Amino acid sequence: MKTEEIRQQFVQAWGVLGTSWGISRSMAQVHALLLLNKGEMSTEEVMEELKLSRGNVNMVLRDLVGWNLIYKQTKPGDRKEYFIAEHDIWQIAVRIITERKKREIMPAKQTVKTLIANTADAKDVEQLHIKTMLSELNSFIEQMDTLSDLLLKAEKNALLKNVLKLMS
Amino acid sequence: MKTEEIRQQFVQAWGVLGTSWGISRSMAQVHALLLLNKGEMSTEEVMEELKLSRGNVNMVLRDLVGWNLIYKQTKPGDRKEYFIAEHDIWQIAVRIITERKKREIMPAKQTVKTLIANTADAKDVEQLHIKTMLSELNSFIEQMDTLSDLLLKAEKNALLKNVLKLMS
DNA sequence: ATAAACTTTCAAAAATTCTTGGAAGTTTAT
DNA sequence: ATAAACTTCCAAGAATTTTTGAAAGTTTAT
Repeated sequence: MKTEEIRQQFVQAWGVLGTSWGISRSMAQVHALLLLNKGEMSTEEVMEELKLSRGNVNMVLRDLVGWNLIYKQTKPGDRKEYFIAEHDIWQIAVRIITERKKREIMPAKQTVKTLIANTADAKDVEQLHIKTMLSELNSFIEQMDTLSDLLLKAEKNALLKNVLKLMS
Repeated sequence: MKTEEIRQQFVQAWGVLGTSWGISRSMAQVHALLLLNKGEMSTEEVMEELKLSRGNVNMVLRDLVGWNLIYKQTKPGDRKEYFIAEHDIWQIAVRIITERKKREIMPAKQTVKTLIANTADAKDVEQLHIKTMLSELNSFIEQMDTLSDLLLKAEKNALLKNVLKLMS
């Protein structure tokens, strides 16, 4: 199979997957493209290869830099900005887990905390049930939070080996 | 604070959170409402309380039943269908992890597998790099897959206690 | 067989999210 | 100070996802 075909396939497929991960199609595509490229690319090159608008590519590259999934680079004697992907898969995982924690866990934590404060003085049966649910929800969220922290702290190779040993 | 207020607050807040979890606002709201209710509710009651259309509530309840997050119930001498939530937080977690695995991990696994097959005969440097990335991606996905299976198998209390002990 | 009580379907409307493309803003070189 | 080379912003348009509501479909009782 031709390199160009494979690259195209991967980028398209990754774009589709991205959408079921809550990542916009173009962000996933751009990330995939940079992942496949050992070297760096300019905005221009990304636009060209993926047929996306300048604004979109600019925004998406900015987001990816924000997620620490790609880095900005400059070349001496060239004032364009170039972008290169983080290629270490474990690092990529760390960045994604960090983002998901920020987007999914922290807000839930905050919400439940507030609601718990509001049920502090529960009296009737119904309120007590709500209080129970909230407190269980809270402890579950805490567990997920702890788990994601552990994943983040765990060493690349140690992680699964250990978890496996422990639980199997 | 009044029960009604708290309930309303929770339902609304959960709806908002849901959207950043890839769950539609109304699905999250309906689930929240049933979670707060110790007993069962009819479609009608849900519609009334959340001001959602019949079709929407019907569809969302069907999905929630599909996720095993709520159960259908019948009452003797009444032909309406009633719905009651699974209240065990660990069970809820199991169901959600199962769904996410289905939606996020399995398709990625499949995609990467196909792409790897297409790069089997890689020759030049570029293709070899692509091959490397794919194989790392693959092993990462496998790890996540294993991890989610472990989470699913782990006993409610054993889980985090053990992981914590191991990794801290 | 019919009507009443419910449930499901589905096409259209609404809401949300993503993308575009041109205008405005920056930075650098001269 | 100006022009060239880039980057960023943002309002409008496109695409996607969610929700509605009314009509069609089922089931049960009589």
